[in-house]
Amino acid sequence: MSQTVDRALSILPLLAQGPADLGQVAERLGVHKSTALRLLRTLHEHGLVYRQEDQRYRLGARLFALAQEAVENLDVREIAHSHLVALNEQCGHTVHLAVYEENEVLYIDKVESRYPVRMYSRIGKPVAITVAAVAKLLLADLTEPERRAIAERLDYPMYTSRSLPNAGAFLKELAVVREQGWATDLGGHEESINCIGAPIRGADGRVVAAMSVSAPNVVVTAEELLTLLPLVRRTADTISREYSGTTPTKKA
Amino acid sequence: MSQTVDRALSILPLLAQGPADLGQVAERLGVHKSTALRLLRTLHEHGLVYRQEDQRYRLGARLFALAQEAVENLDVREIAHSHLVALNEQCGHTVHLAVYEENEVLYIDKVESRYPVRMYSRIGKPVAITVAAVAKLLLADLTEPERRAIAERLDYPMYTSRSLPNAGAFLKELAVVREQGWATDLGGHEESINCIGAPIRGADGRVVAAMSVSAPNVVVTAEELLTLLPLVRRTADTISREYSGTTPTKKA
DNA sequence: ATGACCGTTGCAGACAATGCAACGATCGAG
DNA sequence: CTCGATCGTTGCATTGTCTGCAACGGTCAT
Repeated sequence: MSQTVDRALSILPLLAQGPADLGQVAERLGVHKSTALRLLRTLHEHGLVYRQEDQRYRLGARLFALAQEAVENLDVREIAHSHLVALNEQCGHTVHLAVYEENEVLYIDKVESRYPVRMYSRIGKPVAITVAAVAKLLLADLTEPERRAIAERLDYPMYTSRSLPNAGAFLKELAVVREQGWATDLGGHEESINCIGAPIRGADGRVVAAMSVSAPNVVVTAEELLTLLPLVRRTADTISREYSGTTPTKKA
Repeated sequence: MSQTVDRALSILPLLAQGPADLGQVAERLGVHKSTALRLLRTLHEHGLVYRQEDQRYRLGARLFALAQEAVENLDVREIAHSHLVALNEQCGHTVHLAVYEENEVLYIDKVESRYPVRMYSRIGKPVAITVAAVAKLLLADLTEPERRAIAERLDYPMYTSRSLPNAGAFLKELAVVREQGWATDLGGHEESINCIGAPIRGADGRVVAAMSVSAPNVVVTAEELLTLLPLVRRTADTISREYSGTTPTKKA
């Protein structure tokens, strides 16, 4: 909609791949060097890009700070956090909280497993949308046409032999999840890791977030993990109630 | 330099304080509603802002992803991480890694304490620059005029009675740190927490990052913590060597 | 010492961003 | 149920700002 801003913002993902000098930026944007320079300068003034000693540009510090503040302003996260910690203390496994936003599911909070074997994940990292328990929960709540549209747009990478292979299987799984009110990922993302998850709902009943407990096979079997389901669902329901209780849009 | 981009980017910190609707954004930017709308739309297309159901705007998901990629592209971080983990396994305390960038010091990695008592900090969060051990290390390496300029520009909040109170004391401390090659923060940020830190240097000897070990009084006294100094310095030196060994700018 | 390369600046032209005004939708009150 | 108000949205003419060009200066390698 706005050409100048559009160009400027296109620089960010470009630099996310690695540092680049002025010429490279100009070339990849398809604009004159002087234009790229002015855009970079503006980004620089706002701290979004940083100029390292070799004069090349890199993503800047304020980006972290912004992402930081953004995540701290998510009220679901704030409300949920203490419950996630409590759950972690009871079961000892890794606990995740995730939300859906614009065709992406991403983790917004995480409490690390107390076992030495940990799974790799990171707040802010997009979730493997076709297999993760939290992703199934969040997508299952969308309207039928939305689910269809998204399911057809997705790729279905076969992380393991148990990954959902195509849109049909995915939609079927979503229907199951929608019906039963909880979800699993049994080795669909990484062979040796299982997850169980439950939805967090707002006052209107819509799913606003999803949480999950993940544990590797070597610690507990899938069957053992499933015995935690009541606990997980209870925690999710508690968070839902507390979230619904607060005025939906509180802050000024 | 570029008015349009400047305005657009000004929206981000504004939204970082909390969600806002179109009118509020326009007002705080000092532009017409239609202008604000178009800027927001462009930001939206790039995923930097998100429109929640109540139509208000919030910082968006891509911001996390960008910050994520940015932090992963810092080669110091990549090289240091395994060493930080190893150090944590030896001493059990919280280990931080920080860099200096444009008048800010910020944590770029962290390994949590294995003790139940943890200090609050977060990757991406700006560091208390006038007291933190890592901040002293990073600033101590700047040239004398740079140090002076920064020292005078800073605020000196008295977090505790042992916080450095003014530019004079700060510069003096930096001189000490610069001389001895390591730094401490003994209760200068939080009364009950002590830190010791050491610098990580590039091939040219300049400080590129700093690391620290933090522990609350209740776990170890300051004196006990200081006995870890050789270990911390050795770890920092190991990382420095490894960092200098790799070609400084490797990636494409 | 010389040439090539890269970042930087001033300038005039052109295009894109701006503000205005009118429209439409949503919500609340009477 | 109707009316009014509020807020987001769109088309348009004007203006201003962004763009590309060309020339300059610095740095590095030959």
